[in-house]
Amino acid sequence: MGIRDDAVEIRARGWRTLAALHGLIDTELERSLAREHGLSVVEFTVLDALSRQDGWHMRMRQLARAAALSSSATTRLVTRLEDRGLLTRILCADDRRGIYTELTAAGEKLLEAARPTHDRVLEEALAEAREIPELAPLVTALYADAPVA
Amino acid sequence: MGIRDDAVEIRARGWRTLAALHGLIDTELERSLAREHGLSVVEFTVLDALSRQDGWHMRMRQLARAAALSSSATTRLVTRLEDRGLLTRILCADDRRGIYTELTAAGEKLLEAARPTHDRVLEEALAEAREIPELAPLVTALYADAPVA
DNA sequence: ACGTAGTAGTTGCAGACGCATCGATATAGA
DNA sequence: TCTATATCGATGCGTCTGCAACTACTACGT
Repeated sequence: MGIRDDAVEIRARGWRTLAALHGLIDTELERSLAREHGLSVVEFTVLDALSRQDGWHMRMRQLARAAALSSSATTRLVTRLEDRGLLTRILCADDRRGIYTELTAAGEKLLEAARPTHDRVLEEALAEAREIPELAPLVTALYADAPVA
Repeated sequence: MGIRDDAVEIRARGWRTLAALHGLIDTELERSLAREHGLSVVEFTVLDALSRQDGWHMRMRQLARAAALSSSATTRLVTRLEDRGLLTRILCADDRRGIYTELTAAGEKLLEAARPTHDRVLEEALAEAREIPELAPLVTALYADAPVA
């Protein structure tokens, strides 16, 4: 025991806090987005990531990174969203292995409809987390990390 | 747009950062724990939560909260670990609906064997995250939240 | 005592995930 | 040029998950 073990314990505690906060937010978002818009959190995340590229497209692998998903899961996720007409696959000419994905008008529309739900639930979840002593400091840190407007 | 929208955007950005960091750590832990000890992250989390109760037991619902899992997933998770002889179910007398779970000797042994892997990978993942500009501040905040020794 | 909620845990079911593998394309070296 | 290696995305397979429905039990109001 000593300084070395303290560091290990601090990391473990931090990770537990992070996981707990993530789980809380993720669960509530999952329920609300599913109920109100038929979207899962990863699906929303992908649509949101695409929209933030603003007119540009993303490759499957970038999408996988953005959503912290395996490439196989990404394939199927994109297929699901494509089947629903929310995005399109575009073969790219310069690298014929690559596949770009792009939001459709319907995709943008659904995303904009879901965003208020997302933002509201996120706010509620963070407020709820702030009431839990173990999570409160991390919530505060989350706000503080943003550039001061 | 204005102050109100800024708050929304700050929250969204914070959540994306949190999710990204969680995904990074979770993925690496998952791979290492599975490969070296045949444990998933939630399984490790449950064993760890039980051990930190130190001789005491936890009810299914507490376990579900600790692991951010649904009660059905918890049932099956406990069944898996019980089948492997890592913990035991104990019917409790005062509330006959309740079921306590308790680590077995084998469970404690596996947990102690897995802990070094867990701690090492966690340290590596955090170090890796620190190299990513978007994640670095949150990593720092994670350490700062701990009580100063 | 009794019926009504409310809570704890389990199970059927359908959906989503990761790993390993594979075909197709790109890149580098002899 | 031709082969070796690496990368990109898709697919088979087994596993895990949440929701909804169910049983068993407790607690409350009359």
